[in-house]
Amino acid sequence: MQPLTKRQREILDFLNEFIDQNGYAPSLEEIGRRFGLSSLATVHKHLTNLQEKGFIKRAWNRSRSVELLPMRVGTRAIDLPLLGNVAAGVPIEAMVSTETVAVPENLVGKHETYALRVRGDSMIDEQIRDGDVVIVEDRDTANNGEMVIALLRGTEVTLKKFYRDNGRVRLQPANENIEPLIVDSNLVQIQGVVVGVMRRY
Amino acid sequence: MQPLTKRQREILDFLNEFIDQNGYAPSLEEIGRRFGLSSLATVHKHLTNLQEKGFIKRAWNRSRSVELLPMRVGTRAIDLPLLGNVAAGVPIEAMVSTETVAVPENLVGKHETYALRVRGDSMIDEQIRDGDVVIVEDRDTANNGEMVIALLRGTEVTLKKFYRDNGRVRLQPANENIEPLIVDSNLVQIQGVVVGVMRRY
DNA sequence: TGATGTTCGCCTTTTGTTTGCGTATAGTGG
DNA sequence: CCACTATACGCAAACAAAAGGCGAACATCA
Repeated sequence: MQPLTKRQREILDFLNEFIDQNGYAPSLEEIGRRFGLSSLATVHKHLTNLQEKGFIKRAWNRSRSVELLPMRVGTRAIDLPLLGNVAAGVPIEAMVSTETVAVPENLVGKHETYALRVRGDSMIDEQIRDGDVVIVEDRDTANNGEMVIALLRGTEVTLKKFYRDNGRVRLQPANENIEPLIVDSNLVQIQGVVVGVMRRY
Repeated sequence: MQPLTKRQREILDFLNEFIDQNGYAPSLEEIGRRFGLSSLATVHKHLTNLQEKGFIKRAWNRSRSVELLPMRVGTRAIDLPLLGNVAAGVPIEAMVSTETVAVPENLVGKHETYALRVRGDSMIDEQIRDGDVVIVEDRDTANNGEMVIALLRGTEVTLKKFYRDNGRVRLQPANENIEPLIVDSNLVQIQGVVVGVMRRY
């Protein structure tokens, strides 16, 4: 990205502030007024320069059409479907809206992947709290210690840590107030393995 | 998503408020009345523009059929510089390599933003564990309860929750084994505010 | 039939674009 | 060092198109 002159930097900062504050871009006249410029041509040229340097985008001859381009170059993100909520002990609650979550590429596994929002604090000791989004890789097997989405007896869905104990399966909640669950292998079906967590403040 | 003009923004805001309040969309006449417009054609044109810019959806010739489209917040990801490690009590360890972390756009604030890797378990009670990556917005002020990167006496850098106690500042670690720190405001300098957390398994 | 949405022609205001002209500043080759 | 050039920065005026507005006629749905 090319460097800016002092004036260009000032104008870019103003655009940023204005759009952030009003929800729409300033007109040329408003920009000019802010900087004491009496000619729109001056403003126009500044915007053209900013555009050529890759800081803004404009639609031709459209009112208030300047858009700020993010100055950090992005890698790709992937939109994962937010399939529903999950809490220990209750079935996954299907979502009405087809919401999606943007997830950085490096968090997504090689298999099919989707996202779930965590409800409740059953995994609090694993530093997963209510409201967090977990990224789940769609697999039907898991290794010891991995965090899994497990289906019990065909009805009950839980988020727990997975351990194989000679022939049986132990599902360990990460909350000391909740008892671990030990069942026969054929009663538990792995739906997916948690590969990532995201939280937003 | 294309930018809006002032009028379009006003109307969109009104639609938002109306639908939120009544559960159904306003009629053209109601919109017009709200803005003192005597011609429905004007309102109609506005809605058409909003539709073309991708903010609303309409069923053809249906009463009160405007729907707000969720504005898709960034399917893009942004590469943030991973500036270093941070732990309670020790200075930020500068990274040699210019490593970056891909972060979904909607987790990035409007200000300058960067990422730090958390070392140690000082924030364990806030569900942030060793190895997690925190997304930090570069600000020099914080609100009560926000998690901040704070610089103490110009040397020591910590990750703690921030509280203002009449003239003094309390930095609260989220680990019951670590004591809170209460100091004069002028001894502590906010470096940034944590806006997100990411973990990878 | 009444409420509501759509379309048309026409107008004014707002806004962006372009051209022409001028100054200051920084770098370049002679 | 000087002329030469490129670029940033500025002004004014003319122009063009979009945005915003009107009223009336028309279409559609319930």
